[in-house]
Amino acid sequence: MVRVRFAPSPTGFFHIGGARTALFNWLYARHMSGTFILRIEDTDRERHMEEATSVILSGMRWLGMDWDEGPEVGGKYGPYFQSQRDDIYGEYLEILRRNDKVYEQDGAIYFRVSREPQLIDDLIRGQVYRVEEKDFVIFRSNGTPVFHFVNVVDDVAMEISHVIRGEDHLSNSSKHVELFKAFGAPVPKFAHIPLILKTNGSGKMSKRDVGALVEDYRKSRFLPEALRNYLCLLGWSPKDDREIMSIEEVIQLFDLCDVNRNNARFDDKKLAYMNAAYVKSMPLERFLEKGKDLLPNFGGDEHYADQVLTICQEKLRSFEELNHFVSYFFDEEFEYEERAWSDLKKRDPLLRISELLEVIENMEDFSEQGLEEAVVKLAEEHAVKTGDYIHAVRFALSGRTVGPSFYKMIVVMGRERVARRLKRALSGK
RNA sequence: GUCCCGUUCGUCUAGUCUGGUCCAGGACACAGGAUUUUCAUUCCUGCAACAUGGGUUCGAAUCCCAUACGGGACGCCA
Repeated sequence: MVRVRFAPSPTGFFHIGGARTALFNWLYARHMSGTFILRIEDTDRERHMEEATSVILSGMRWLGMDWDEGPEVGGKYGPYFQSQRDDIYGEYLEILRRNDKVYEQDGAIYFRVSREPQLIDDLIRGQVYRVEEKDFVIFRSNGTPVFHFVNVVDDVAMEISHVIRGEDHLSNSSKHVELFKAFGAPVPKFAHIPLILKTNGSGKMSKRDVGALVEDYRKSRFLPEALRNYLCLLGWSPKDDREIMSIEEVIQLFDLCDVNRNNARFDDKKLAYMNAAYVKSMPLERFLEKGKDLLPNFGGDEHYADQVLTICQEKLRSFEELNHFVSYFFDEEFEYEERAWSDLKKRDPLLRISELLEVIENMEDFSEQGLEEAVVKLAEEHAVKTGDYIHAVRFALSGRTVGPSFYKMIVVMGRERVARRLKRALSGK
């Protein structure tokens, strides 16, 4: 029976590297129909913060990772906060005392290491041997247990079968194997996954790096499934050319032996590309729902907002830019981009606007197709390009040169609003 | 410094275990082009890598060794 755990320390942040570690644990548990446990390693009480845990819990949920045992869901191996497991740590310390594996020095309790090579049986790296040279502290002089001790005790007590964690822990594993043996407990399989390196510069990604926190992506309106998909592919691949994958597909294919051994550099451009792919392909209904959540002033006209969003989905790369992308649909006081105007004004824009305005006001077939035909006809009559009408009129209607399909935009805005804006442009600019 | 892990296009990776099908495939990025409504989208094309040196072999990206480089760990942090 596979039992894996993600064991973060509540620091107030949810690091992208931690999220990937959690994800690989979760994927492996789901792939093997095992149990995924969330355990909060809050032994360092000086740094512990109340809300710090909820940052992790909500980040996990946002990314779509559920846990079978842990905070808020419970489980028969609890409690799942290390700060509440003192009795258990005391019992395990007694085991070591009885077997004469520990001694006291300067008020701290040290564990005696064997100085024999320890086998770290790693599903990703193979069989790694390492000698632990020095005895190490397992209880501080203030009486609190340290990471190495509680981590192993809980893995034993919670019957963890596979320890999946970052490669930065590989050197710690010789300490941990010594402890497992000292408790007379079976040593779990290990899987040390590669680290995520900074986008620029050297070293692993740290909390201070731009884009290092899951919260950052959430605030920037990334789609969680896009970030999750990208993270899956950092150190793992389905071995064919698939990249955009449903989580069900990934669960089905994921295995620890297919995880890479070398570290990966985080590439925000590829993440942005994936996010755009998810935005464009998400079901319209969900797109509309999410879009309206992010539009502060669509004025209560839900039908109009739906239509605006519908024609914008194919052009949008991220929800972060949504408001800027569509604001002029709802706001009559939109700004004109001066730079765009200077390019336009050489091509008689006011003349084009007035010509198309006249047609729009009088046309019978006010539809995409009708408009397109009208513009083509006008362009032929005046021996200019259709683009001359489109550029000038789009600018008059939106103040921009970028936007959704021109004809769709006019239909959605409606004849009345379009005429009003065009007249205003003719009298103003 | 000591110990551990790693090294395929700028980046993420496939191929390495089971050597020949790889003058190395895909994606992002970048550059050009086509469609379109300028931008964007979409499509096409291009650019670009087996760290180096030895060895084993008829044959090595794939196996072995060394070197170099990168990463990590060496806390009464986790």
